[in-house]
Amino acid sequence: MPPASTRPRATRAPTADLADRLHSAALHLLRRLRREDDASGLPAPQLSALSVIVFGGPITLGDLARAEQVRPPTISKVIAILEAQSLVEREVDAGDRRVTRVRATARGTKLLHDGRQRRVAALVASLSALPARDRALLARALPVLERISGTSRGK
Amino acid sequence: MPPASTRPRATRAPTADLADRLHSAALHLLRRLRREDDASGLPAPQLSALSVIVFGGPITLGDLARAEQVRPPTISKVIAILEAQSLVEREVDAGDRRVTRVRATARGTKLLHDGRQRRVAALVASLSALPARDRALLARALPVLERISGTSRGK
DNA sequence: ACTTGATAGTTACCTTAGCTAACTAATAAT
DNA sequence: ATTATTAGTTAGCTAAGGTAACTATCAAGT
Repeated sequence: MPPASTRPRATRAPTADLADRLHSAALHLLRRLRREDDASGLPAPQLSALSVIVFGGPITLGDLARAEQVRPPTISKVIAILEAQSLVEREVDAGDRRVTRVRATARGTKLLHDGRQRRVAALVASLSALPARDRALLARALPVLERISGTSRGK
Repeated sequence: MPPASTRPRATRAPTADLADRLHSAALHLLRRLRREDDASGLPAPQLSALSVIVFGGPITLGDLARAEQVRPPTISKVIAILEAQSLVEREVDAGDRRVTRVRATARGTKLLHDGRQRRVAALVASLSALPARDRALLARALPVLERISGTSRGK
């Protein structure tokens, strides 16, 4: 009894097949790497928000809510918790005092960076087990992957 | 002050660089595709559990908890909600009556499949915008990606 | 100078998601 | 039989999500 994902791929449009498998691979990859996050001591939503703050510089709460695909009250609470742990700090805009920006503290930056390193280290281990030729192939395909994933590196 | 992800890549080990960027690309890709899930009407944790059930066949609650990287009581509640919506159903093991297996109903399967199609459709749109040569490159690298992501297709 | 309206966040309140600890029920071991 | 182990659930907590309603600030109009 074959699982759904093993059904005739050849009968589908090649691009649909590529999309489906790429999606699946990304899901499985992150699911595996996520295990490393336990060591951070932070729940996933806090870690995710902190990540956007660290890499996205000072950011308004509204923009952060949009980035996290979450409603404003949700972000308010997450930020309150991060702030209470001195991982981020708020800063009221001088020109428009309605807007609040949030930035990572040194502690927050370090915590996130360490966690990211753990994830990356786990991935490095997997990559190291590959034949060099496969790594080279991945490296060549990476820029394409970055383009479709919207990994804005130049903005 | 450059963002962390823009720091000198060339000075790092190539594999570490590859891992970091691959991780980042996967994160951004899924973050984008996740927006399509709103249409399903189910929260992310329920959708994720349902996905494992649909593709992983009848599965015990314990195995499901492990797959979702969550504690047993959490799964109990998620399943209770899915069951109340007739998206999954339980089945007590005949030989060992302690174990409960859960399988997707037709409704659950359809709901998940439709949602997955929305995600894949969004990805197809991105892929279609690429030059054919880039798609071909991705397709060639895909098996490698599937290997490191642990996308078990043969088990 | 006041309304009026729009915008950024927060508060209140509810449900769901996650945890640990303690429990029930069934099986396995001695 | 008794004891220990295993699968799930229940109880009770905190965090994460939502909507609705609120405060505070700013932007226009008159």
